[in-house]
Amino acid sequence: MRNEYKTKARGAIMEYLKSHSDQRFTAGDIYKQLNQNESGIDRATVYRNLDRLWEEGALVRFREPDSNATLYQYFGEKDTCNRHMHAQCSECGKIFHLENEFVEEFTDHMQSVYGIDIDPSKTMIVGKCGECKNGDTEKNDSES
Amino acid sequence: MRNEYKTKARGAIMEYLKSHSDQRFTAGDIYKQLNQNESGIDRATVYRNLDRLWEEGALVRFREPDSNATLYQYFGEKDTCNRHMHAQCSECGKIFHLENEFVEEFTDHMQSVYGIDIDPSKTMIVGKCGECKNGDTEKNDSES
DNA sequence: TTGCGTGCAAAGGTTTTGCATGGCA
DNA sequence: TGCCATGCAAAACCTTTGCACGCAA
Repeated sequence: MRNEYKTKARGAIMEYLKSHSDQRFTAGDIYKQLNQNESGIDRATVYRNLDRLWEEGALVRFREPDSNATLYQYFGEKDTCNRHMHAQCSECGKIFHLENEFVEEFTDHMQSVYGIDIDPSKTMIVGKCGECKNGDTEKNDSES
Repeated sequence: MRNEYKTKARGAIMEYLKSHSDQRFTAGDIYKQLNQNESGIDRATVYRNLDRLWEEGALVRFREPDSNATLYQYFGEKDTCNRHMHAQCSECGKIFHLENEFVEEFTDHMQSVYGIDIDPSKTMIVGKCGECKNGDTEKNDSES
C-alpha cells in the first residue's frame, strides 16, 4: 500500500468538486477553475489527482458520447459506490446511488437471464430526473 | 433534407462493420483495417462517415471509460433499438438487446422510486458476459 | 530524511477543419 | 452540370510521461 500525502492540489480539487457536487467537470474545466483562484496547479497534476481520486472511489468518472472528454464528479460516501450502480440525469447531471432492492433484483436477472455480470463501476444509467422533467425552465411545450 | 450519395468510403465502412457486428471499433481501427484492404480511404473520411452513420442511427457510438477513443459498432435493425436498453460485455463487446419483462419492471421502478425516466439511447449496461466469464482464455485463476 | 506529489516541458493519440479536387446523381 | 464527399495537410484538443525539485510525514 502506498502512503498518501495530503497536498495542496489534492485538497483544492476535492474542495472544488465537493462544493459543486451536482455538476460534472472535465479535467480542463477544473484546471481553469483552480487557476482562476490563483492556485498555480498544473494541468498534469489535475489529471493525476483526478485519476487517483477516481481509483480510490471518491469520484465518479464517466464519458458522454457527446463530449470528447472525461467527466468527473464528486459523490459523497465512497465506500459502497463500487458495489452499486448509478444513474445520472442527462440534463442537470445529478447522480443517484441505486441502492435498492429492485436494483439488486435487476442485477440478478441480468445474471440469470442474459448471463451478464454487471460492472457497476462501468455502468451509468442515463435519463431525465423528476425535477428536470417538471419544473424545467426549458422545453415546456416545444415541438408540439 | 440533404441528399446522400452512395460512395465507396461509406459503403466500405458499413460493409466492414456489418460483417463484424459483434465487435466494436475505434475510428483508428477502421481506418487501418480499410487501408489493409487497399482502399485509399482517408482518416478524416472515416471520422466523417462514422459520425454520419451514427446520426442516422445505423451505428451505436459509445465511449469506454478505460479507452481514450470513441467506439462504433453496427447493430442491425434500428427501429426498435431506441425503445429498449442495451448491455455490452466489457471484454468481447457483444451487445445484448434488453427486451424483457424484468427490464421493463426495472424501468418502471426507476421511474417511481427515483423519478428517473431512462433514456435507452444513452444508457449502456456494462458487464462481463457468460462466455467471457467461463471459457475465457485469460484470468483463469489470477489474484486468488 | 524519505519518498511521494508537483511543476515543467514535451510528446502521443484522437478528432476536427479548410480548401481544392474528384465523384455521384 | 450541380452538389456532396473525399483527400490532403494542418491544427486543435485531450491526456500521458520523464525528470528534477519541493514538500508532507
